[in-house]
Amino acid sequence: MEYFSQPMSTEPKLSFKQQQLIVRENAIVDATNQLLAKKGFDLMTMDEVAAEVGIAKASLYKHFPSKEALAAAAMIQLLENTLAFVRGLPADQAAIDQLKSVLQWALLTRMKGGLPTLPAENTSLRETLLNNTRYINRLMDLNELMGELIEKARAEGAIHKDLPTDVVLFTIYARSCDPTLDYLRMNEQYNEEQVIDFLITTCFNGLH
Amino acid sequence: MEYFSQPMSTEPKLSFKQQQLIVRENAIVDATNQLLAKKGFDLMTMDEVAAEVGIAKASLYKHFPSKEALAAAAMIQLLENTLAFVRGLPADQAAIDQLKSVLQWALLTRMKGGLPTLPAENTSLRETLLNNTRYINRLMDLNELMGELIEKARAEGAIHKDLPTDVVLFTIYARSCDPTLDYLRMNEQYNEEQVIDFLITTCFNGLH
DNA sequence: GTCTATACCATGATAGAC
DNA sequence: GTCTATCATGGTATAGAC
Repeated sequence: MEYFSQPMSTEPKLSFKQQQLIVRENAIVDATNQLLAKKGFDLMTMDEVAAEVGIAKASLYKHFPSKEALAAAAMIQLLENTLAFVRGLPADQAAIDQLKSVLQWALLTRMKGGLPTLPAENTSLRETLLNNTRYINRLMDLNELMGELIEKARAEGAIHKDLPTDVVLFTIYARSCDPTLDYLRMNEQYNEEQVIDFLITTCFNGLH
Repeated sequence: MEYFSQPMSTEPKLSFKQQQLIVRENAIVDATNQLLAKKGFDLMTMDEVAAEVGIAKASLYKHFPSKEALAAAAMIQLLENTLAFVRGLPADQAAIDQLKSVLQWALLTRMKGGLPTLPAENTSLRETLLNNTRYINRLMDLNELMGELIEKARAEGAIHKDLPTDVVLFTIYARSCDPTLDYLRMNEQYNEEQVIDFLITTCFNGLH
């Protein structure tokens, strides 16, 4: 199954053991992503991850050498999912609508419990991520793609010319982990769609 | 000195010991506020607070029964400072400009290292705060004052009529702990004034 | 009320059997 | 590679002398 789903692989022949290992590691990363989104890096414990996956804590350390490395793997997976979404956007759409789609997708993902709020923390995780070339490469790819969209949207008159590209970029990123979403959800006065609409509207009106 | 600065007190006569105690507790709360802003509740340790104040850790527990209670005291002080600022706003100013002043003040305070980023965490601190009547009362006072300003600004045409008051309120609150500030500061491409201007502009344009 | 010293516990990480 | 059992660290909170 893994074989047929990856026909482009140069080494398609994976033993049953290897396949099992991949499945297990995916399960670990998924559980990590959920817990990371729910509690953040510091409050997430390795015991919880192990319990969620259903394995012993020591087994985690056979797959990932440290808590930071595990979280980094989860963050990389998240980045790759984001990249896949951005690359799959319809090219004939207006750039500003593509940007809105990205934010909408991020907010929906977060509501489903799959997007860790990563502020600019001074934690050990940050250092690990900055030293991870794979993470940095993915991040630079994403920044480049988003930067192109932003400049196209500005050329189309949808973004104010006085706002630098990086300011717009950071603003959109920050909106994806905006605590306003949690506040409004706690209120229970608006449904999920309305909450997302409020966030997208106030964000992009502010950039226009 | 404490005596003369509080002439309205019903029990003005404070012994030297009592004055000293107040000064000490203020120092503790100030140090807590700084560390809270710098590292957040979870990463802040009681050892650090004690070291910053210059007393033994055990002495902290003579003043505050727990880490949560200490943080709550700091949060209350912050709320009271905010209330004092809002109450001191020039009443003849347009409501929208008063709101902008509040956000500007909050962002300046945060840049000086005095405003803890308090997301809607699932931590023990949240429960403590919700059970603290003094905190809750101050928070309700602030919400009411800000709510009045928002409705006045809407009546004056500065805020979009389709945006509910609580959505506007949460959006402004969220902007005061926006990670965009940290990102742009790390860039070092813009000075502090420019960064604050970007945040205020994009925020209130989005609400218009 | 402040100090030194310590109890107690949660958690990240590891050893060693299977 | 997975498990049980354990270590080491660091952090909250407290005891007891002064």
